[in-house]
Amino acid sequence: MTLPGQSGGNEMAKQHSHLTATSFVPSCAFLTGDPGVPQCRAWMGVGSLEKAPVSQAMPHQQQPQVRGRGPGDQERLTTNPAGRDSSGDSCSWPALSRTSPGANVQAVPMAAFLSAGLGVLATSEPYTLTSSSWEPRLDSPFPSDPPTGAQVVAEPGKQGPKNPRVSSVTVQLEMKALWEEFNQLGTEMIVTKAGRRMFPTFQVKILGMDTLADYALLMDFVPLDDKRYRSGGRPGEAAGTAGGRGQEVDPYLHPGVSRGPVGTVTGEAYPGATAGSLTARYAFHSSAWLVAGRADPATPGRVHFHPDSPAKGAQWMRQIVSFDKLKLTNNLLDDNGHIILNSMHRYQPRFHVVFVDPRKDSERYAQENFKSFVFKETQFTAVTAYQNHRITQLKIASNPFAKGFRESDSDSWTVPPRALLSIPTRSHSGLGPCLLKGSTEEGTDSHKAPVSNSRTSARLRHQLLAPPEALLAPATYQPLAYQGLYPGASSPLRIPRARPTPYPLPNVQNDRDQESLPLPARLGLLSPTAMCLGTVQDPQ
Amino acid sequence: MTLPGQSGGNEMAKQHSHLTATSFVPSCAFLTGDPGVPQCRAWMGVGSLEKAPVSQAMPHQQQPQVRGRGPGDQERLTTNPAGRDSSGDSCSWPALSRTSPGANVQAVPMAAFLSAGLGVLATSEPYTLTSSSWEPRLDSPFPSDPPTGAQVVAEPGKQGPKNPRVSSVTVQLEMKALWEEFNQLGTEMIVTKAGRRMFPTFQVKILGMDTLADYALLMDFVPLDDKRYRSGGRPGEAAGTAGGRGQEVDPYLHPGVSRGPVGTVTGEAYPGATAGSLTARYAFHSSAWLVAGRADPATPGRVHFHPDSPAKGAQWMRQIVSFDKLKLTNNLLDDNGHIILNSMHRYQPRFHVVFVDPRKDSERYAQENFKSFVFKETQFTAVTAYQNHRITQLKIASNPFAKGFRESDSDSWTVPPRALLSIPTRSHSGLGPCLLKGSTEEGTDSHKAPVSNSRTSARLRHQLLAPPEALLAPATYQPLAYQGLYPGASSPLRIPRARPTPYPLPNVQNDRDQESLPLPARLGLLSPTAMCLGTVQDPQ
DNA sequence: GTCTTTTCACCTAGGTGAGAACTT
DNA sequence: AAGTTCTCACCTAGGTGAAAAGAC
Repeated sequence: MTLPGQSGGNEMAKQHSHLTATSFVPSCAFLTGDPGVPQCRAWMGVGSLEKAPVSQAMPHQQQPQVRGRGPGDQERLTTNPAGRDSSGDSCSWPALSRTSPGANVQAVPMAAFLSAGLGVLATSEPYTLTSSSWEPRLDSPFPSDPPTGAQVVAEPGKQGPKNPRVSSVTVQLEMKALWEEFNQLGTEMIVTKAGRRMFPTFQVKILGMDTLADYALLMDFVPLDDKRYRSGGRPGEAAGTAGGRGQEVDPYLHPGVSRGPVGTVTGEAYPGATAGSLTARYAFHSSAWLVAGRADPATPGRVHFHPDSPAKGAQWMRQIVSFDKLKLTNNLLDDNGHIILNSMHRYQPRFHVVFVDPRKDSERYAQENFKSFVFKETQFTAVTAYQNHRITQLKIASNPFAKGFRESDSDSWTVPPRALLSIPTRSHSGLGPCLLKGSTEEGTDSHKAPVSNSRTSARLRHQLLAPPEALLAPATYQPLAYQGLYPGASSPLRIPRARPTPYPLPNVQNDRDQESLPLPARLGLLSPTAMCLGTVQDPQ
Repeated sequence: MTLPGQSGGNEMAKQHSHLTATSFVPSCAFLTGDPGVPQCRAWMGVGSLEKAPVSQAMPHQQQPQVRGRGPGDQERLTTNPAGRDSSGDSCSWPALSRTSPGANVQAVPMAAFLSAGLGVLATSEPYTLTSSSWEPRLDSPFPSDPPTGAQVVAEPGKQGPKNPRVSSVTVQLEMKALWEEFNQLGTEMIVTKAGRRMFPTFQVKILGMDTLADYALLMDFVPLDDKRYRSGGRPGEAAGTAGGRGQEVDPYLHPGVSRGPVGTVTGEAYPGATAGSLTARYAFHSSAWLVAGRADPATPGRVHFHPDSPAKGAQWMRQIVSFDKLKLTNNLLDDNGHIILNSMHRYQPRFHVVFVDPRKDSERYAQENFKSFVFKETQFTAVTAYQNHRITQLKIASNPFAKGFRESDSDSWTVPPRALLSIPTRSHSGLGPCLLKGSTEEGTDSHKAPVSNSRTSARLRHQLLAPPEALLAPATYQPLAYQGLYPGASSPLRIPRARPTPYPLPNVQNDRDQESLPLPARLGLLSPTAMCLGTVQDPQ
């Protein structure tokens, strides 16, 4: 967040814009980890997130100054975001600070449900792999669990009695096929100081909610183990001596490495990496993650509330819920409310549905008012730079924002959804239109070579550096039939779109959920954005 | 909204994205115009907004099909926006459909406060100019009222008894100086089928709210008169015969006109338009708006709720409230919840603060639970194309998104905030960083000619068409000292930023408003985006 | 003729991985 | 040497007015 930037003030503005785009943590709740022992504590937001007294070791101090930008820094106060940033909703409560970067909301009572509920969940093993826990140097970095079993490793049932309003809730992971594809390679998620979005984005479809009840949706991340990893050192090969090793794949293609064959911009620059015969699994096996020791001190535990929380069940169920505002950071002093993770550590995202109990003594029912869901296929390793370049390529292939790094001139890419890397039709975090655009924009020439296009991308042509092998490798992945998984995917416009906010489908029939409109009613108002009213009253 | 688009599907995606980015009207309320006669009526949203039975003539039918895209159109259902669109919050109630393009929320009871309250307001004359009503062919199109008097022509006091929660509320128009500058020229706002944002954006600073109470903020637009206008026909000059008329100014510079002096890309191409000696008032006077007859049938009356409604008073007061999601359209069949206006008609925006009464029978108190504010300087004429090219130039000069049309190479522009057209330091709708960026990015060479830079912009160079005179004219405007009005404006980073959502300033002291956190508390949760919780529980 | 619609270049805003520079 | 930080080109997404085309 505090990048000095080449152009000082400008960078500051940018960075604060960014700040705004994401959420800030106005308050913090911690817990003893002991169910039923809600330890509410009010404390501050800006710049002091890290000092939350957690039951475990906290490696940082209060009111830490991050490169001169501590709390009270006037720049922060004045460079508040505006404009589009406004639209960048964040993860705080709407009523508190929807787009709250530097939320000054504090003194928020700890959530009983969290101290008890999540605490319980945390000590249980919902995120433990059903098949086998991930172990470094396994044949497969992350055993691809059978699609069925991996579906929803939701609350093991030992979460105690549940309120029917949450017990009946079921959740479906969106982009499951893509997640699995990543998981097979060993998903990596970039963490940066400023915060980086996840890709794939965690998106779910929700069923079984009480349409009239209020729910809050949130996510958190728990370590998968107590280990720290390191990039399994390219066996028998040092950076700079790339190429020619045949069997070897270059799993951790570092910047410097790609420099060797400058000018070799067409395929096969890296014989060993073309990997036409190497499966992703094998490729990864040749060089893997190594245990570097015990885990670093735990990062400040944080949860990310979906920005639309709380909302009615009807709203949540109306469309896919996307956590595309969630960002990961490795900055222990982060004051933007991002999820703080240790690089080179493995994590399991968790999803929680919380019923907003209207009762006064709702804390007492905290335990029974939430339900948690864990999808094993969403596990990942936090990294500051990609270690497995197959992950890199899959990201490039499936993330619309990385389009600039794709090899094909976009025409071969955008046509058949399953061309090349088995591009998911809806890979992005709610970026529905992206791939759609591609497929329609230049989709008519679908006869282009669907695989191993040796043409270099604009970027590659410009730099004459990037190894094309990476772009050829994808063919070896087991291309999941996304179209099959998502019927109608070939017709982009038919793809149900994800939404970060629980907005309704534009086209639903009239009386589908007239139930879900209490707020406006209570307001003595209506819910609409705009409503009709006796038009016009000439200015007398 | 229904542009056929050159690349079919792609355009569809785009347009739906856009759809998403803005709000949709899930429900509609209408009123008899009779205070105290709440006529609640539930009706549907998508594609049927227009059929709201308004007390006045409605020129359209129910369930109209807009170019094949009527309700039930499957494309709409499937092309729901996602990804970034998600961030595009709209103006519906959070609990209902925050980003609700095709909100299928319906059957929303009419707001009593609106039927009574706004109805009353509508028939009163808060928006009647204190000085003098705008009349076509006046010496000044829009008499520039004294800054003091124009400040807040808020509720005349005859709105009846008010709840102290709203009676104590005061509102301050942001960017007042810019609004006044536009108002002096006769503000014009573009309306398009797809919906166009307002510029300047309506932004207010709110004071006097009960920090713990819930408020909804909304806007609506009322006609300033019952007339339809037409572009006062360039006296003695027809399009195509531009230039050389000395005294004449080209108030409605049409596309064709600017073509004459092709190749003349430096200043003084249009002698009469350089207007070094012409004041804005004079310039406009030479050619003005003419009454074309009585107003067209009233458009469906709509109101735009601030997307963050409802929220606590503390939240609203924390930062500037920006209505940058509000869009104006001339499409009577609009189903995106945009404000529908008649082109070539004049309007007065109104701002309403509504206390969300928790009482069950809140409808009974509707009248006393709202307060309205009217700022005369925000009046405007709805147009499909700018008629007064001074307005065009002022928009270009002050709207960051129109930067591409500026003459200077951005260096002279971005340095002193008051250079050239007296650029407001915070002109944009929450686009704070924009100008900030400019001023910091290339702000070091502040010695550049601050006025009448004859260099053509990138665009001008490319097209060799745009008449530079327009860009020189600005010097004749009374440049308002924005820096003076906004202390510290010269230091971009110090400018209080506007926010579309009531998020808090990043840097406020700890216990400033611990009051404003009822929702989470009620939730049995906390309000934060992220909070601390006992980190880590190794997978058993 | 006047107004409206559509397309387009040019912006803002911000999400990507690459690659170099930096840190330890 | 390995991991982290930072800058950058290249994207997506969408807000501008200009200009041409269309409508009445």
